[in-house]
Amino acid sequence: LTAKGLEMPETARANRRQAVDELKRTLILEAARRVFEMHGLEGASLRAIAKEAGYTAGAIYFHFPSKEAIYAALLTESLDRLCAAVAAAIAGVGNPADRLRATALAFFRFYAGQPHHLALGFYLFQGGIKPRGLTPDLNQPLNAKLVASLAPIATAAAAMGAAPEPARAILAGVFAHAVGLLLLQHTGRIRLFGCTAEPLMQDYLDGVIARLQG
Amino acid sequence: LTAKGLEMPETARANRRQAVDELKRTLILEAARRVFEMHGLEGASLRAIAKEAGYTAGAIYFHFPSKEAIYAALLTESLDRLCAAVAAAIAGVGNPADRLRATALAFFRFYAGQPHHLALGFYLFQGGIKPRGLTPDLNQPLNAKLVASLAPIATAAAAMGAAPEPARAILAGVFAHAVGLLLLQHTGRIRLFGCTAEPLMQDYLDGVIARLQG
Amino acid sequence: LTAKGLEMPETARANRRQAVDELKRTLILEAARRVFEMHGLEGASLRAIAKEAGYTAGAIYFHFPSKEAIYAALLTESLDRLCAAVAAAIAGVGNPADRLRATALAFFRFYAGQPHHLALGFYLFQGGIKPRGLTPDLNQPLNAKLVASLAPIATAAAAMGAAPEPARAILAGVFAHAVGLLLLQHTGRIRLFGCTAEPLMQDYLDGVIARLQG
Amino acid sequence: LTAKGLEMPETARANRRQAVDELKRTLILEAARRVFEMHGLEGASLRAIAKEAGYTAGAIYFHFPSKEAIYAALLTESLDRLCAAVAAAIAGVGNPADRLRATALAFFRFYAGQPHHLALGFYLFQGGIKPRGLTPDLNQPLNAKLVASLAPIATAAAAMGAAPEPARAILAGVFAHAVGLLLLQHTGRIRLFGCTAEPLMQDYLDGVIARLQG
DNA sequence: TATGAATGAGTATTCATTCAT
DNA sequence: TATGAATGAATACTCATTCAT
Repeated sequence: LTAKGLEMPETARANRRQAVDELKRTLILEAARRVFEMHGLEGASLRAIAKEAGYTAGAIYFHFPSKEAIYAALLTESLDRLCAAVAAAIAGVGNPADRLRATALAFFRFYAGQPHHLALGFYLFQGGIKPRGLTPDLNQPLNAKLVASLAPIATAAAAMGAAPEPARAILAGVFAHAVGLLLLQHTGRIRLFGCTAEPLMQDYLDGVIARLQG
Repeated sequence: LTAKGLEMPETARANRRQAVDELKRTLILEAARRVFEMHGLEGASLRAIAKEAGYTAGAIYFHFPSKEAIYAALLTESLDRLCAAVAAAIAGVGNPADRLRATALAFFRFYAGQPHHLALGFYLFQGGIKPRGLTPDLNQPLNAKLVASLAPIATAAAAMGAAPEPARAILAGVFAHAVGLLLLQHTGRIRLFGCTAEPLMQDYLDGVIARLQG
Repeated sequence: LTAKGLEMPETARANRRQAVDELKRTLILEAARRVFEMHGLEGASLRAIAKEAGYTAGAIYFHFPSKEAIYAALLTESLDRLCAAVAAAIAGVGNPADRLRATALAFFRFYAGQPHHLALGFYLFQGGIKPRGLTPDLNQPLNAKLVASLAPIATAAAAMGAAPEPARAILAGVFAHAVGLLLLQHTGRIRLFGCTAEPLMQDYLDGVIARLQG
Repeated sequence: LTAKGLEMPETARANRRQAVDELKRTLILEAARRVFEMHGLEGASLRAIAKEAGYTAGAIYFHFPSKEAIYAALLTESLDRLCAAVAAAIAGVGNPADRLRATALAFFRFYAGQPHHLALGFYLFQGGIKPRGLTPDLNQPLNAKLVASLAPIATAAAAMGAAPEPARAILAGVFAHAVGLLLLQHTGRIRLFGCTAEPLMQDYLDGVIARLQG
């Protein structure tokens, strides 16, 4: 076992170790997501997650410092997927109005079609993550991701002639409207009004775009 | 202590007892509300509520049959206050457009100014997802109250010429927008967009009303 | 309100009060018996008994000093009924062998046909009544009643020529056999042996009587 | 620490772990038995058992899935010992009459000398009444063990010429008589009759055997 | 790394009993 | 006598977390 013939062995080993680590973390997160989907927020105990991942509860602590950290990681990943979904939706869309609509709809549909991501988001919003888990250190990048996912809306609005402040107001309004409709749909209460969510979202976007254009 | 005063002593005693009972129930509910605000959904255990109210855990059961019954009472009262707030806001407002706006703003402000009612409302919404104790028997009247509080919006829209279905869509849109903005405000995330919630709500209502009138 | 015309008013009032008292005690005991039968030993909480009797839990304590005292009273009454049943069965039966059989069968059938009396008896036997409830003061008369109910067996055996000690042994044997069979029947385990209880009891008595006569 | 000793280290460790686990289970069961004896059925709470075993209540759940599982294990073991005791008693006993007597006496003495097993057995019998956790899945093998322990009686009776049905009746009778006497002895009430239990059992068996032979 | 035992605090609810009214 | 509120201890069971191995 000479140094010869072994190109950067320590680094290689470290890399491999890191890769394995990453993989295991991912497996645990996927298990968590499954438990989350199947049994909801309350049923997602550390033990349940560990079991689903094929681990003992104690073993989880080698990969995550706490239960809340798992939620945080889940949420981070969720928002990354959201960003990716939006990016994919507006790739190649040149017209600003179309970009605005595409962004908003991608956001809406991402959550409408994947209720567990929505639940995760609301969990964050309602302060479900305890102080120890949701430090400002974590909170800020999460917020940044959220804003980034919808940023094309402001950009598009600006491209359509809106000043910076109104552009941000448009962004906030779209976000609020989408969130409100998603909540209504997710809880089944939209039935109370005899509507479905997506057409209402489309209507709202029609109005926003019309005003920008008119 | 005239003979007159002694005329119905039993009834008087019963009344007093009933009043005391009512008071104690109220004290417990207020304690529950405080715990709810301070420690959130999960932290609002029966023990915590009892302690906050100055009671033993077991003593609560003389006033409420279960923990969920406390939540239910809290929610019911909250929605009753919401209805009252809306009713007060539109009393004497004759013009349909004004009634629409007044209703929506009363709803918005009720929750914007009283975050604990908002938290309670979201609990209902999440309870809707996983009805853990929130039985349909209870859920339905709560939904009815919620819808009733906003009904004047649909009525006003109809008075302004909207057909029944669009009128309900307007109702749903207003509700969704308000809820979305409230969530943004409640979680402090509206700052991310450099906006404040109420002007955005006003803007939205302007648009709704303009479209109805135009 | 002179003393005249009111013959022994204090005594009369006391009598009436005592009678009312006795009646209420009886009503409570009957309620207890019903609860006992319906919900079994474990389900027979003081509250349940009180409710069944139309009382509040606290009110019971004016009539019985403790929950165990109710069980004790129930058991006392149960044994009184047992004695009465046996007495009725052997009334007018002159032949000693017939008296022996009649006594044993009356005992057996009393419990076979009224499982709750059996459960009550076993509860006593297994020490279900706590020290505070089953004092020697109480235990002794209960034992005495039990022995008394079966005493005609020993008497009959003596009349058939058995010495005192063997007569008591016969008594004990009959009691043990009956109890064993009743337990088997009550728990449904007699099915395991493909038998029914009463014929086995008859067989046993046949043997006992044959030996006494032979 | 020879190489040989290291040959199967994992297996060795697993074995040791399993042995330790078994031991701990046994310690808990013994604690349970002690609590059971001292405080009776109702007093044998999980907490009490855990405390007696030197554990926290929650720790028990690493060794038994529920309280009832502890009872079940206790009962199973008790009946296994009973079977073993009977088997030992009749080993090498060839004569049918002797085998019958040996079986019955072994059964009788097993319980007469170990009152806690008796209490356990009665729990089974009462559990049979109200199957609170004693599921049929469990109940059946327990019944089977019980029957198996006494089966040599029926076999012996058959060998002595009894038809199948009478043989089972003899089995049932012996069981009932033994149980009745054990109950009398266990509760001290046999003194009321001025007898001791075992001679009465012997007498009964004398009669049974005599009748089979006569 | 991973296990599995252990802890200690926690869950909602029930209970017999007491006591002011 | 009776009520109804109150207590304090009890119930089985779950949880996130720690730690020796």
